[in-house]
Amino acid sequence: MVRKIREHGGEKTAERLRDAGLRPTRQRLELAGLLFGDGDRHLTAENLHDEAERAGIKVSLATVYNTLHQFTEAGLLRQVMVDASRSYFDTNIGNHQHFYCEDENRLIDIPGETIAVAGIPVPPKGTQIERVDVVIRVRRQ
Amino acid sequence: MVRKIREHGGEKTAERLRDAGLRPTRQRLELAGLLFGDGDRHLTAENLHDEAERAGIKVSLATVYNTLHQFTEAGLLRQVMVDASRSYFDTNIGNHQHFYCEDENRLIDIPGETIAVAGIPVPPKGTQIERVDVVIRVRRQ
DNA sequence: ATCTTCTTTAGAACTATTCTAAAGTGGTTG
DNA sequence: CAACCACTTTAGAATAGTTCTAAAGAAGAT
Repeated sequence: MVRKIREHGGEKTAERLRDAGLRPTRQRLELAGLLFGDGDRHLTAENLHDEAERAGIKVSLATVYNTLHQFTEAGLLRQVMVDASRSYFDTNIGNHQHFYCEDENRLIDIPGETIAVAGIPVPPKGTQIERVDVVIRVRRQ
Repeated sequence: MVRKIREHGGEKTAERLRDAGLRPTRQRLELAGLLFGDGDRHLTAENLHDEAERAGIKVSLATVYNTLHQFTEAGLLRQVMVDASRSYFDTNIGNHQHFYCEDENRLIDIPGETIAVAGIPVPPKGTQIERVDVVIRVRRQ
C-alpha cells in the first residue's frame, strides 16, 4: 500500500531524489521539504538540524550532514565557503553571487545577471573551470 | 652556503610590527622571515608550523595561530576561504584573485589587473564593501 | 634593576564534522 | 506476502583544526 507522504516533499521531490540515485527516504523527503519549501535559503547543518527538531522531524545530525552532502553532490544544493568556522549550504543553485556580512555572518544573494566578471584567464593546464565565485565582503560602517 | 639565522627584514620587519602595535619578538620576527622571505605564498597554520620546525625555529602551534591572526589583523596577511576544512593565509596582500584547484587543494594567484568585476550592487544599508573576492574553482578535466 | 604589560607556551578544551558498526528501511523478487 | 540485500539511519565515539587557559618568560619603560 502506498502511504501518503506529506505535501512538502511529494512525488516531485521523490522523483528528483531517485533521478539523483538517492532513495526517497522519510528523512531526505522531510529535509528537502524544509530546504526547498520556502524560497532561497542559506543554512548550516546545525541550523537545519535545529529547524527539523522544531518541526517535529526526527533526524540525527549525522543524517543532516549526509543529506546536505548528498544533495550538494546531486546538484540540489551549493556549498558556500565564506567563513572558516562553518559551512553554508545554499538552496539557490542558479547562477548568482553573494554579499557576506562579516558582522552578522549573513549571506545575501546577488542575482546572476547583476555582476559580470571579465578577463578570466585560461585555467591551469589539465584543468577546467567548474565555477566562478564572487563574494563581496561587507561590514557595518 | 650555510645561512645562519635569517636576518630577512631585520629592523625593517621590526618596524612594521611596531607600527602595527605588535612587539617585535623573536617568534614574530622569525615567522615573518619565513612568510615574507620568499615571494607570494599560501599557507595553513600547520604548514607554517612544520616549516618553522624544519628551519629550527622554536615556536608553538598556538603562537603560529596567534601570529597569523595578528598579522592578518595588521594587514600583513590576508586570509583566504576556499575550503571548509582549513584556512589559508596569503602573503600577497595586493589586489589579486585566485584559482583554486579542488583536486589538489592548491591556490594560484591571478594578478589584480587580470580580472574585472562589473555591476557590483550597492551594499546592504549601513554596510560598506571591504573586499571583493573572486575564486575560480577548477578541477582536473 | 624593577616593574608592568605583553607574549609565549603546553596542554586542555572546544566545535564542526566525519566515522563506525549495528539496527532499520526500501525496493525487488519469488 | 516473505525473504533478501543493498542502501540508509543512528548514537556515540573519534578526529581535526582551532581556540582557550593560566602560568612562565620576554620586552620596554622607569
